[in-house]
Amino acid sequence: MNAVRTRIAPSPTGVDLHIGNAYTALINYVFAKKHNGQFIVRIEDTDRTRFVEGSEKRILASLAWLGIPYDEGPFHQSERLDIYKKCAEELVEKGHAYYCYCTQERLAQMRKDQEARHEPPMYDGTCKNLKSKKDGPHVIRLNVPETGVTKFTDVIRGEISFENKLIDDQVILKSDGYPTYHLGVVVDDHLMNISHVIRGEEWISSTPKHVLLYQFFGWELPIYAHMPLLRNPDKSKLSKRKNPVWSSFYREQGFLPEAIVNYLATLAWAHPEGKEVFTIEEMMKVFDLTQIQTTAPVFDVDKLRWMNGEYIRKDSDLGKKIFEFYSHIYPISQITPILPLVRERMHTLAEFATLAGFFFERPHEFERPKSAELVQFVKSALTNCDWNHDVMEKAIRDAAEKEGIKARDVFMELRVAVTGKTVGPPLLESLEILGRDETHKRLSGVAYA
RNA sequence: GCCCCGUUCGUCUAGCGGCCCAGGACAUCUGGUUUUCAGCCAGAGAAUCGUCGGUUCGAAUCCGACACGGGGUACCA
Repeated sequence: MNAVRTRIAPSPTGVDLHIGNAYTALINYVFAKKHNGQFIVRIEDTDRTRFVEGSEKRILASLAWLGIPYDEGPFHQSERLDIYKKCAEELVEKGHAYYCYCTQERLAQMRKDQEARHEPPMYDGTCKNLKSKKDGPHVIRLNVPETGVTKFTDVIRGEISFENKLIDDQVILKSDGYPTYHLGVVVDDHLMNISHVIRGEEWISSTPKHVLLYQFFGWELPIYAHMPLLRNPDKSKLSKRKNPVWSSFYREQGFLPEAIVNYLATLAWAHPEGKEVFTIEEMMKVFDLTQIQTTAPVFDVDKLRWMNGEYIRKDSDLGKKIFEFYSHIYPISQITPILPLVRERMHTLAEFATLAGFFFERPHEFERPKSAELVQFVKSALTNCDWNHDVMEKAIRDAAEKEGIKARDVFMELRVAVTGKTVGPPLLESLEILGRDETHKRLSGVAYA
């Protein structure tokens, strides 16, 4: 196999790296690295109307956060306009493209009429046979042959073919001088020596246009692999209206990048040994592009949460991550002793606050009404005992037995009085960390200072 | 409408002609451990392999039709 070079080509039109793009980035990266190749990032910023300031910066930051580094880039299509123009013009000279002066209003009307007549919306060819160039705004359209078939082989789907007569004379260079995706992607993939185009399924329909472009230029076709699209639980294409789609959202929710990457890896692909939890390096060893499933998977946040819990439980640097996640509001020295009590209860970093918040702040409200008698009872049971959880437990159990009270009820009373909640980390171990003074203050109902 | 892609438990998947009256994971439920919740352990339910027809001694696996789902159909990517 020739040198493997893959790429992702995000457009800076959203708030951040779309999770679907993270998915294709992962596959492109892993595939390239498995074959000792390069992974490239190219920013396709050719749509000036949808351009979002700061989007690129966040996309790159998310890639870095996910642990998907690139070897070259980021390249920008907006800086390569002269190249596309030259290429488009070359096609015009060869007769494989033509100038079109139709206004957008006319085209819109044309499509409307076609729709009314139940015809497929396609360019009607008005400018196709214009003899001479005119002044004024124009675009360049691809001159698609009227007969024949254009086909290509997709590594994960096999041969796919389209009838030329159904392929539209796509605009390849816009009137503002920017290329459309179709021209840009073909020119750049060729110039950047991309060997494998691994992208989302939504591109299958436009691939014949790309294939035609390669043929017209006389360039060698890359190998195509169209990944299944990630879907919402209702099976539609993963979208921000129905699901959180930005990488930053998952970061803010306290998901670990390793868990996200691991989870994404299990979509449409399965570890040959049936493993569910594995690192990106392990994946590289056994990854096989041709084993990608063709069915579009549903993005299941529940399974992601489980995966995240797996990573949290074995994370040797969890305290630091919590410290950073909460922007240093909890001192690392106080986080560390709490860790063993909360680690296996957390699915996301964000759950640290709900589980351990009481260590840092006295409860303002209580999940169930307190019993003054029981609080008094447990308070005195703990008054003179060593501040060690085993000793405390024995003291409480002994006292409860003596009074004929159920220890269980006493523990719950104590828990609510000190933490405000009915569920949480192991009680007495927590109190040991909280300290005798603070515990007694809370049992005495000392107001928040 | 037209074109293209797809269809195995609720979800992610294993399976690539006999090992499958379909295996694993998440989720769900039950029991155990237990001061709560998790975690861990044990177990359960959950897929007539979209439907119908064909090929074959034999089909989830190959072929066809249909149904359903998705994507595309822009001077958006």
